Amino acid sequence: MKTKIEIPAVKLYNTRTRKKEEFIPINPPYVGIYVCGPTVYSDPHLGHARAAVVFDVLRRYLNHLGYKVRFVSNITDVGHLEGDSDEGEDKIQKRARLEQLEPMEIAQHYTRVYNMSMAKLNVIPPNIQPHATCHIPEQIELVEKILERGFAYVVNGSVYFDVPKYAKKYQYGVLSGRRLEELENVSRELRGVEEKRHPADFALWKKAPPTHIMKWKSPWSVGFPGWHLECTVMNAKYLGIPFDIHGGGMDLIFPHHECEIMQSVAAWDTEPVKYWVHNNLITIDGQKMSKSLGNFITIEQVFTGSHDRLSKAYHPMAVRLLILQTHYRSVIDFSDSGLAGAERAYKRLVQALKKLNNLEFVGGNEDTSMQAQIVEYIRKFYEFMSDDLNTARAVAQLFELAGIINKLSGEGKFVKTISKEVGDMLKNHYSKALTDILGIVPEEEHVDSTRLYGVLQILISIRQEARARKDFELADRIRDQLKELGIILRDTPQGTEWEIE
RNA sequence: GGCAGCGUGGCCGAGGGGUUAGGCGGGGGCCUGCAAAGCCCUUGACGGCGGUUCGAAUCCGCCCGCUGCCUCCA
Repeated sequence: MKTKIEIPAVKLYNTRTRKKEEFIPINPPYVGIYVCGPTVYSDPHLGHARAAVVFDVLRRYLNHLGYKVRFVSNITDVGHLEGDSDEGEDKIQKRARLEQLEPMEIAQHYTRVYNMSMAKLNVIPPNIQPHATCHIPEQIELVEKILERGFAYVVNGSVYFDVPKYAKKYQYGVLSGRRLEELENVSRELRGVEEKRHPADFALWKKAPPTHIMKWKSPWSVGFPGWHLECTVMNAKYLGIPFDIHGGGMDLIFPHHECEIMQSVAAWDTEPVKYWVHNNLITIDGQKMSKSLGNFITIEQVFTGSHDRLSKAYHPMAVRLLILQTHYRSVIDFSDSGLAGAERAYKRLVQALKKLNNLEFVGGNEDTSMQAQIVEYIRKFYEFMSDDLNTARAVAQLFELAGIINKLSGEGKFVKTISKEVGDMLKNHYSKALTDILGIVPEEEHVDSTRLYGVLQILISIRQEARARKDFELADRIRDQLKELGIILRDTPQGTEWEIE
């Protein structure tokens, strides 16, 4: 029985080339990943959860394969315009005025909420989580550099990127496939459009109106940085140019990531990124979920069940599994029943893990075809993970393994049908695949104290005695009342199991 | 209007010229004092019309329906 798993080369779909490509790091074994983080002016929603989970799994997988990953994900705490505001008011500033708080207080609050939600989803924190407002000098420097190289112009204290000039020397729209002529017909109603020479030009620095609170000194005006600048600055600073993987939602391809490329090329004559990876969006009733449409569900609402569309509170791992049961480049149409299904499925996977940990593989009466299946499902797990991070297919292999584990546990603690070698392999890979790579972890089952744990053991043994003398009234009362407290008892041939809900 | 993409069984979702995706749910059986969990069996799908092919859910064309980007967004 061959128990060595060969892991195929990782392939990723590169938006830049519109093809799946073999992943070859620029400086192996080091890998730099930058993922566009949240704008911290409101509660994070399911869309944030998706991007975070997808790139968390990519990072975990590359780590698992032995790469040394530096994962950078920013906090945008300044500089994005409010879409429905005709004044072009800064999002965070607007929110601050409404709530009578300092802008930084808002940003700090929502940064904390975001990080807490990510922790519940078991997303590993970034190695570096840089804030836009902490990199104003670097952003000013970059604007100067682009001005020096002649790809920007100053108007009334604001600086704009000169797209037509850029397009003469370099190719425009390499990421989005957009053509410059097509953008000329697009009408803009945003303020400041009259300052731009071309509709496709975009701001590198904006002069702040007198009422604006968040503003900094610059050579051109007291103002604030343009909307695409921070990412260029921070990925160059922490990962170097070029770096390996830049991730984010598909809605960022144009204009945000296109502008990042132009800024980087204009400043250093170098495209910043080798592999552009984009996750698809989450829809609700077939419509995109977004802040501006107001149809979003926040992550916390899912965890507490406090939303009209939710019938109950869901376990964070149900959200994580729901996301991973879909390929990252497909749309997820969100539903309550989908979450409910994912939660059941999650329990199935972790129950199998618990059972597996209690089994001992002794061999002696090996079922060779089942052993071959185990090895094959494990092999396929890695094959699908390497094939453009196909977590949907990879998870399907784990369900197959869970079925086998359940079957094996019917043999009792000592399993003869599987050799020690294959059994250990199963233990090792099932657990790693589920918890380390996919990040799906069992519920923490700590009982508050060793005393309570002892009390629980006493109740279970009293109930066993009651069952033995067929006092089912007492046995059921103990089980029902514990259930009300969220402790579930399950009688199995191996004894009574308990689980905290 | 331009660009990109999607339409798969009751629901969610992979796949992508012939060979079981998987999950949730439904039905039947086993186990069990009951319950839960689990096991076995089972149901059933590729938007429509043409074409290519020995063979199409998969390729091509047209049609219908839906979505995203083109304005902040994950």
